Amino acid sequence: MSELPKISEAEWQVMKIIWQHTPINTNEVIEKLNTTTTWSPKTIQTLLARLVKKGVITFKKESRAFVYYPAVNEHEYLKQESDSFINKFYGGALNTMILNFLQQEKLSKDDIDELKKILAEKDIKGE
Amino acid sequence: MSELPKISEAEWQVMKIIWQHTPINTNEVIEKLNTTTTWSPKTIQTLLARLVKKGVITFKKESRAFVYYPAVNEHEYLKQESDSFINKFYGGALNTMILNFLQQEKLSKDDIDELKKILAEKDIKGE
DNA sequence: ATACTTATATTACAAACGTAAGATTTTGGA
DNA sequence: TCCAAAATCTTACGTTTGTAATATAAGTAT
Repeated sequence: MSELPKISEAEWQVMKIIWQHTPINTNEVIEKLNTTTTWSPKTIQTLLARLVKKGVITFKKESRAFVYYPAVNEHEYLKQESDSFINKFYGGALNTMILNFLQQEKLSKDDIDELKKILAEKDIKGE
Repeated sequence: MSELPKISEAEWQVMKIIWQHTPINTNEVIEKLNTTTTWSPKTIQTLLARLVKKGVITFKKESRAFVYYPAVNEHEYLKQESDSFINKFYGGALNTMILNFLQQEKLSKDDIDELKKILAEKDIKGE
């Protein structure tokens, strides 16, 4: 339950790939990221190295190449980040955030309908 | 409608004070932040200067002292930060986030009820 | 065995950030 | 008017981040 190391914006992109596709080697990570970023392979290798150093991924040598594994849990990370985000920007209240979204016209009719459905279902299960 | 400059973690703390208490002078900012941080007055002055440089606050000389005003809208900023947060962690979908929160039992019955009310009201106004 | 290819390791470098200290300019009071 | 206090302005310095380039080591094909 100790503190999870901070993962930067760019590093997070890499983490997502690793969580999704582990075990995955350097070239595969590079390949996946090529569809969503314009980063050079060198940059991606740097990011991988930094994630290893931060202790959030590990690797095994597969002959010459490295194969990576996450060392931290994605959901745990999401929870921590979400909590700290909502705290920082909305004083800890998710509802305040949603209100702001509604006021800023960030939600479509469909979004709202879906949200209602989600909440309604929760209600049933919540009983 | 152009891009709002990035406000760092520490700077955001200062912005919150300014939004809440504008017009407010340096010493008052320092005083308020003393209750929530351990930053030295010098640090806070640096942060204020950076915010001015970024163009997110302005100031007027009130005799010897500076009095600050926000130059950007808080709600707009919240929206930008929220967008980038949701993008980074939830693939851009607020509903995914809320689902996650529900699954993590992060929302109380009251929260949910309030949310429903918020959504229902929006519906009416949305017409 | 040796050169070529390809992976990893080392080094780089500027901008942003956290966190101030020191220098300088005002100004209110003696 | 001159000084001490207070405010702003200038400078600092280590870390993190984005974004790689260069150097080295290790398989691979000949």
